[in-house]
Amino acid sequence: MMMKEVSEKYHISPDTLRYYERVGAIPRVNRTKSGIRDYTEQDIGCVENVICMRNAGVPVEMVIEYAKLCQQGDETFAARRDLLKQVRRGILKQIEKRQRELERLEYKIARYETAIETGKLVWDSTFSVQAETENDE
Amino acid sequence: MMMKEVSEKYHISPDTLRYYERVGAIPRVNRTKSGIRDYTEQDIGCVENVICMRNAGVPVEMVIEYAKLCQQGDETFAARRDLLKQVRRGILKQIEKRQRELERLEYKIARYETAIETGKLVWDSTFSVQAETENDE
DNA sequence: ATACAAGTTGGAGTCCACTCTAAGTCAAGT
DNA sequence: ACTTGACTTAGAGTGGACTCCAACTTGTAT
Repeated sequence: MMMKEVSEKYHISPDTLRYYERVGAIPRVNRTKSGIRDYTEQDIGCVENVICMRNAGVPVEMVIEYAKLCQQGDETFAARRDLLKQVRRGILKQIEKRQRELERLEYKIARYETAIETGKLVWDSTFSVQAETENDE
Repeated sequence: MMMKEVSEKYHISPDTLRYYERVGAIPRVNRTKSGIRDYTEQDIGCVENVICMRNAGVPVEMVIEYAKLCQQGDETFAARRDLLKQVRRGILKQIEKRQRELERLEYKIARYETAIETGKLVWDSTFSVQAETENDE
């Protein structure tokens, strides 16, 4: 599968594909004799992996770590699992943050809804936000 | 409330606080006669709002738009509600993405778990990813 | 044969969201 | 009087993640 097909299949620019390869988020892709990338099934799998992780807000750095472990063979199963568990924790945290904001939004939208009807916005001191201790987006 | 207190309360640097003000994500904060920022309740409310939205991955640009509407008074209730609805849609999308990745991770972690036991990793062509059409993180 | 599309490279540029620097002001404490 | 610490400004710098550029090669279609 050539650059363009992959690029179109996943709605991601050829530049980004090359970028991922350059930084090591996907392993070096095999080439035709003339040097053009020809993605194998596994290559595609790696691309999918990067895209998924990036879509979920996982930093490229982490994807690279994972890719490195994958290239080191069967001794790294545990390390890979641990890394993925770490990724999972991060994503859970992100979801929680977004869920909290969703509640807040729901509340605010409702307030505007009534404000539009009544013409007056009730002030809210109630919806105070507890700041976060850890920060890892 | 002074810069430092606010900064400490929300675990955010004074620089960031000034930055938010500079770009208009929060309105101009009143100052003491010597020009030092003294945050009122409302100011704090705005700060909280920015922090919440940013925590949820809302781009600063959008926070600025919202802040602008807020400063334009009671005629913008509907516009504000609409903007918040748009924010909500974005956040829902982000949560969905993360949820999908979570499933994928769960599956992969399980695979590694068995791989660690058996010493062999079963190859998965099953967990193919459908690419996304729209892209708005 | 030649045009065209799609690819290659290395390196520079862009955008976002901060983050830091330099040079200065101010109020309180010793 | 002087130091300290918290603040002020304008503006430059950083890090992450792409994204674009120039110059070139390749394979296919007319």
